[in-house]
Amino acid sequence: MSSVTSHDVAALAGVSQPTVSRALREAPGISPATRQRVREAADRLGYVPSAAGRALSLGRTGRIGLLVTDLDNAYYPLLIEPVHRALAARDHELVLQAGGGTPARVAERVLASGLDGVLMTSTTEGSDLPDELRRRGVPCVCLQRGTPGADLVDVDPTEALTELVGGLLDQGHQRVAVLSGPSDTSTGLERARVVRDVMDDRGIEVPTGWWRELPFTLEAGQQAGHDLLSADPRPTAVVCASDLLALGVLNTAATLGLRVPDDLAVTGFDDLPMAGWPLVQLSTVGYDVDDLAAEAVDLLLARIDQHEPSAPQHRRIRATARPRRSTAVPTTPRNAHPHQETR
Amino acid sequence: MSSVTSHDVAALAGVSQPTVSRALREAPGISPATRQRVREAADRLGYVPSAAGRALSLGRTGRIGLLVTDLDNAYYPLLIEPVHRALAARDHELVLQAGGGTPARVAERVLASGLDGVLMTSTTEGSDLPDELRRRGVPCVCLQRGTPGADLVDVDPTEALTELVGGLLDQGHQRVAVLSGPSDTSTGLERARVVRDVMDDRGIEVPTGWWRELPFTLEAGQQAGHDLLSADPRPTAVVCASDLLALGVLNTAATLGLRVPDDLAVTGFDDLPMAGWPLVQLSTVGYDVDDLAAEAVDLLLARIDQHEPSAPQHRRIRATARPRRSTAVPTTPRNAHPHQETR
DNA sequence: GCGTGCATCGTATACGTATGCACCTGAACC
DNA sequence: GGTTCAGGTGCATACGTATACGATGCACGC
Repeated sequence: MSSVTSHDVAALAGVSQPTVSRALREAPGISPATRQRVREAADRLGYVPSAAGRALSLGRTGRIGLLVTDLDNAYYPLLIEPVHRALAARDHELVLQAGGGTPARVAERVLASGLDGVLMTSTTEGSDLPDELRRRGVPCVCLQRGTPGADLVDVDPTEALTELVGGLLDQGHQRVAVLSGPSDTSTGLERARVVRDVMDDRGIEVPTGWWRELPFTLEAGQQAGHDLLSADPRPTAVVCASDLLALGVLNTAATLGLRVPDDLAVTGFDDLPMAGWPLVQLSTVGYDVDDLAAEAVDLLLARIDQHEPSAPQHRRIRATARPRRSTAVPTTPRNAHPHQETR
Repeated sequence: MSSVTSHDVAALAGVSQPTVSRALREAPGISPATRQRVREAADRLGYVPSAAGRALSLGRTGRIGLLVTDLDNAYYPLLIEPVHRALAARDHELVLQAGGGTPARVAERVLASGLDGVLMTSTTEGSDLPDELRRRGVPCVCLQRGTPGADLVDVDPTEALTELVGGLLDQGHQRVAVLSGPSDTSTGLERARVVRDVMDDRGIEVPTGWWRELPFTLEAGQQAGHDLLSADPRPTAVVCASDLLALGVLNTAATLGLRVPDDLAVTGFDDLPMAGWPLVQLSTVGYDVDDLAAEAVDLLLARIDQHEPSAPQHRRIRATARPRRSTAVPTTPRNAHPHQETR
C-alpha cells in the first residue's frame, strides 16, 4: 500500500492526526487556513486514506456484494456492469460473490468479506438465504427474482408481455407452444401467468407437452425446440419466458431448416443485446437494466442506512414490447414453403 | 456486521484474544484441547473474523481489482467470471473497478480501495497506468492486452490464426478483406502481423481500403462490412481480428442478403459463446479463458508475494483454430446465386 | 533438588481512522 | 476587566486482528 498515513500528513502540516481526518472530509470545525495547509500536505505526500482503517473505525466498508449463484447462465454477466455503474454512482464498490453452498456457508462468506449489503441474483422462491442474511445483520435486496418476505426489485412483465404475445396471437396462430421458466422462480411464475392469461383471453389451448417448464438456458431452449419442432404437427409459434430460451429455439430452427418468421414465430423476454442483431431479430420484451440496477442499489443503500427492519419492499421497472422480425407477418402464406437448402 | 469479535469468543472459551486468533488459524503453539474449546465457542457465537481488522493488521486485504476500461465492449464481461473463479480458487476476492479518468486518478481509486493488486484489461500500448500503479506500490498484471514493460498474460495467436486463415485461403479466395484491430493494442498489432504473414505467404494482395483498422466492436464490424460488401466487386472473404468484428460482418451480410459461406466467408478471433451457435457458426480461434484467467491470477499473486520488482514476465496461452460453417466449402459454386428472398 | 528446555498461553502493542471530550484562545459583552 | 461563549484544535480512545515478547508451568535431565 501507499504506507503514507494521516499521521504523516499531520506531521508535515504541523497539526494533529484527527485534524487531518476532519480537514480532508470537509468536517465542520476546521478553519479554512488549516484545511488548506492539510490539503497541500496530503497532496504533496500523495496521501490516500486507508480503506481498512476507515472500515474498522466506521463499521462500514462501502462495499456491496453481488451474489451470483448461477455462473453459467449467460444472463447474469449482463447484470454485473449496470450494477457496477449504479454502485459507482453512489460511491460504493462492487465485490463479486459466488453463491455455491448452503445458506449458512454463503452467509459466512458474506460476513467474512465485510460487506455493507448484498444484491442477490437468481434467488429461488422459498430460499432461506435472504432470511439468513438478514438474521446475521446483512441487508440484502433481491434483483430480478425474489422470494416472499425479502426486498425485491424486478421487472413488471404484465403489460409488455401481454402486448407482445397478444400481437402474435392476433396473427391467427392456433398451434402455440410455450417454454416457460422454472416454477420455483418468481419471474418464471409470473411470466407464465401472464402468458396463460393472454392465451385464455384468446381462447388458445396449449396441448399437453407443448407447455414446458424449463431452466432459463440456451441449451434447454435448444433441446425443447428440437422436440417440438421435429414433431408433426409442429407449433407455428413458440412463446419463450426468456431470450436465452428463445435463442435456443431459433438455433434449433436454423438447424432444422425452418424459416423465421415464415415457418415459425418466436418471442422472448429480456432483450439481450443480440436479440436486436440483424442476424437474430428476436421479438422480445425489453427494459432498462441500468434503471433496474439503480433502483436496487437505491433500495439497498436505504436499508443499510436505516437498518431497522421494516416491511419488505417491492419495486418494479417498466417493460416495453419490442416486436421484431421473429414475429413479423410473413410475406408468403405460412407453411407454403417446403424447406430446402436454407441450411 | 456480525459484531461478535474474537474477544467475545475468548471470554466464552476462557482464554485470551490472541489465543483465539491463533487457534482458529491453525497457528502452532496451541494445545489441541484449547483449540477445540475455542472452536466450539466460535461456532456457538457464530464468530466470523472481521475483514477490516485483519486487513489493518496484516496489511493485506485478499482483494484483487479487475480494471475494466471499456465497459461497453461486450467482450470484457466474459472475462469477469473466469477471473472471479480463478481468484476464488486462490482465496481472493474480486472487486470490479472502472477505468475512467487519468492514470493518476485511477491509481488513487485503486489505492483507496486497499487492493492487494490489480488485473488490467484493455490496456492500450503505451499506457502509463501500469507504471503509475507500480510506482505507487500496487502490483499489476495485464490481461489479454498489454504494454511493454508490464507483466502480461495473453493468447498466442500465431499458430492457430495461421492455420485458420491459411485454411481459408486454401479454398482459393482472391478477394480478401481484413478488419484488423486498433494498432495501439498489442492484440491488434500481433494478429494483424500474423494475418499479413499468411497473406504474403500465399501471395494474396489486399487492396487499399480493404484492410481496415477498427476498434474491437460489433458496430465497427457492421459499418465496415456494409462499406465493403455493398461495393462492386466485393470481397469473397473477410478476416476479422475479433469475433465481435466478425459478428458485425455476419449481421451486415444477413441484412444485405448475402449467404455465408456461399457468397462470403468470415473468420473471427476469441470464440465467444455465440460463435458456436447453430445460427452463427463462425469460424474462429478459441482458447481457454479459465486458463488465461488462472495464469494471470497466478502471476499477480506471485508478484504480490515477492513484491521486489523483477523483469516483466510474459506468459502465453495456447489457442486453437475452430473452423466452422462460416468458412466451409460451399456446396454450390461461389457467386452462382443471385441473392433473393433470403432475408 | 536445581537448572534447562519446551510447550502453552497471556500481555502489550501495532495497524490507520474517526469521534467524544477537554482544552485553549480570542472576541464580545456587560 | 472579568465573564461568557464559540470556534478551533489536541488528547485519548475505540474499532478487531495479528504478532513479538515475556511469563508460566511441566517434564526431564543431571
